[in-house]
Amino acid sequence: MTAKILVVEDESAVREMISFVLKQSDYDTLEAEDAEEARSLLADETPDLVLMDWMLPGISGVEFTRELKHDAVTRDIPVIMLTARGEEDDKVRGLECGAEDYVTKPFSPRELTARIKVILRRVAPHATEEKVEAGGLELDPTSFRVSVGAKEVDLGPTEFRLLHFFMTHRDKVYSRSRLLDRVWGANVFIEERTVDVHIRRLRKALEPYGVEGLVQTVRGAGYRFSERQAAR
Amino acid sequence: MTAKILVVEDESAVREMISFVLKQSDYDTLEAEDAEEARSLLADETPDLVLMDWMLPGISGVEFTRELKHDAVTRDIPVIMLTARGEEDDKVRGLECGAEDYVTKPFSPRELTARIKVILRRVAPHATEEKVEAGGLELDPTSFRVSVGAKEVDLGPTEFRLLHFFMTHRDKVYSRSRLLDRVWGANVFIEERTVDVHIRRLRKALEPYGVEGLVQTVRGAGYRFSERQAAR
DNA sequence: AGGGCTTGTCATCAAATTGTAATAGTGGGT
DNA sequence: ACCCACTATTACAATTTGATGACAAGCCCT
Repeated sequence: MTAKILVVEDESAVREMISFVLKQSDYDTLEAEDAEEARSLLADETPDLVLMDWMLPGISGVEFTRELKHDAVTRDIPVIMLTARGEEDDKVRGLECGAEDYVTKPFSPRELTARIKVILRRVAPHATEEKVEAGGLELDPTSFRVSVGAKEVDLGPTEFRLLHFFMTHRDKVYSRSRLLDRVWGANVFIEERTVDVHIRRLRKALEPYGVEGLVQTVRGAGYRFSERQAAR
Repeated sequence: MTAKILVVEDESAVREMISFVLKQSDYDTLEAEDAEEARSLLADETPDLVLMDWMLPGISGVEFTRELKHDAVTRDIPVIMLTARGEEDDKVRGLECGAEDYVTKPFSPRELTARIKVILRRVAPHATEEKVEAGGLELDPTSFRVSVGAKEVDLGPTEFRLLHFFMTHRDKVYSRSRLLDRVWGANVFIEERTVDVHIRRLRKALEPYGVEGLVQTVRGAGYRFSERQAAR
């Protein structure tokens, strides 16, 4: 279970865009197009954070935030305000109403997730994620453990993330550059060849457990995780 | 083969957002903040599609698109214009300058990728991620696998690309020079005879699987991929 | 500060791939 | 049957690409 984020934004295109970014960054999302819809969602669900558009039809984002901050049930949910550029003077008012941060539209995915991360780390202790199983391997993101049957596999952090990514994206070839993006994080300045080394480390770590051939090389293209043995 | 998309947009936040969405949707991206940067990228790379902001500093997106459409090298690269809302009247002008489509900002990831998919399928079917099937062969660009029934075929990178191209462009004869352009990439200086060799390698690789006669020679014209047996 | 890990980078080795040239083979027209 | 243009096939050397082991810098914990 990852952190759940409620997106309150009236423009559907923008809402979907935000939701998309959050989902790719492993957050669960809830969407509402106005305060009313948001209220009804909040009746059954408790998000870990709210992204609130400044301008909303009916009750404005500011007022709604104030409302949330008055209710004992929702008071502790952090709110990030989304403001359009030019409304920046209003940021003071935004924070006054109780929001923990604000982000100016348009924003880059990096910016958005960075803010969210900071706030979540401060407020919500990290949530759990689903176990994955493939090719005799079992990986538990919560406890950072990988096992083959009863035996536990010893992996470094990077190898763990790499394996996790592979196990959740099977049968598909990823180029080194894409792996760097997805496993190391976008905009990192790392040699592509470094990926080879971590692949090697991962393979080496798995070797003693008789689960070989899962991490496959596709010459000229990249690497692939698959239970099917590769031709060759 | 994943398609490569060039994003020309001056606002970095928007550019990153678009690029992020595209990458998550398994496209490769190139980014340029103005026409000049785009030009220099186009000097050594050939994207499969261009996303062009309407407003650009210096040369506008419209003018730049027109420029691309005048150059024989870039003429065939499809362009999608990004227009801000309210500039919609301009869409006619946008299409007039040679763009194949336009998308209004703000847009949802779904909308953007849908448009791209439609255009790519039309213009560059081999740049899509879709599985292809023909003549008993099955090729999956995603996992880089080719199989006949349950048996997997082992192909080198070039043979894979060649086969992929053929399977997505059936029943049509391509001259060696055209194949070089489409499969090896424009502006490569390679002997035409080299194509023969790769055709040979491809045929040889397929031979053991009883799927012969798919890659056909058309004397004096080039090669063709077809399920129908050649006359002879 | 020191020890144990982890991580990114390199240098080197092995293997696969690729372009070219040389040679053999084909088909079709005369 | 013969020739010519065009294609097939083979061999090969250069180049690319991936695997691997070693290493030093950075971290964290004590």
